[in-house]
Amino acid sequence: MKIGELAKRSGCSIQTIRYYEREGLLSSPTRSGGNFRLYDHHAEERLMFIKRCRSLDLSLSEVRYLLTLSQAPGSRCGKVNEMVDQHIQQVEERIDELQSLHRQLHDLRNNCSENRTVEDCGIIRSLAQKKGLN
Amino acid sequence: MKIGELAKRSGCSIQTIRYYEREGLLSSPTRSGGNFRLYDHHAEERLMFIKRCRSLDLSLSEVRYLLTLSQAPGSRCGKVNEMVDQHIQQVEERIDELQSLHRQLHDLRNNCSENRTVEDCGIIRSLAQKKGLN
DNA sequence: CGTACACTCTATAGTAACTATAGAGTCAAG
DNA sequence: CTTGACTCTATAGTTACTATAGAGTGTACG
Repeated sequence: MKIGELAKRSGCSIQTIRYYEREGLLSSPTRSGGNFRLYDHHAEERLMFIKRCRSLDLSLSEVRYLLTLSQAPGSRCGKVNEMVDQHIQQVEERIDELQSLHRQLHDLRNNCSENRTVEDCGIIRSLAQKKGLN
Repeated sequence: MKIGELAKRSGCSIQTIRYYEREGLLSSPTRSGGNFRLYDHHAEERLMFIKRCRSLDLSLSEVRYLLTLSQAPGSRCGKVNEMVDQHIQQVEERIDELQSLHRQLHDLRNNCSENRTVEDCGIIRSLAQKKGLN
């Protein structure tokens, strides 16, 4: 199949597929007489692997690593577990950060409930003050 | 004061300060005979305003907008409230996304607890499967 | 006076993971 | 033989910085 069909089937954009190829995540496919990329089922599976990893927010270099590992028969998967554990921790940290941010934004929002002039707006005032919130 | 001192006092890097100037968030300061930037207290306050906004994850264009508004005397602050409300909603959505991601990563991690070979690793298998988790 | 050193200047490139565009070529149907 | 849908490469843009090169400034010390 040509790149357009692969894009439709996978839900990735054509540019993204070409980008993954440039980045070495997908190998260069065979080409038609007119220099069009031709993909097989195997390429589609690999692309879907990448897509699932991306939907879990793994970085492309993490994905590259997983692809390499999964194609080295007999290698141990301890590193895979480590990577996932580390990733889980990062997500937890980010959630904590965002929750703190959420509280701060709420506090900020409580400083102005009406449509005042900016001179009187508690939000602008808080942002302008040396020791606003916290 | 020169840019180095402003950087130290504000906690922003020198490059960041120059970047904010290029982006029009800070106005061009006066220059010394040797072409060094010279800042006053006013510039420092403006920089701190930007910094506080950034710590709340407001984008630079949102900050630019707030700065413009806060310097237009008599203008109404309804837009400020709107912006903050919208921002709060975005943060809430991102938290939800991350929590769902967190559950998925935990499920994934449960597929492999040992140091197996990658052929047997449940994590790799899940990622390779058409309908792995969800 | 010279020089070493800390500081500053501009311009440019790199980061992550794409997205968008221009300008050209391919291919099938009418 | 031309129209239209598709594809190709190469390049620039996105966000908010960060890092670098190569040059100039300013001051303290010998």
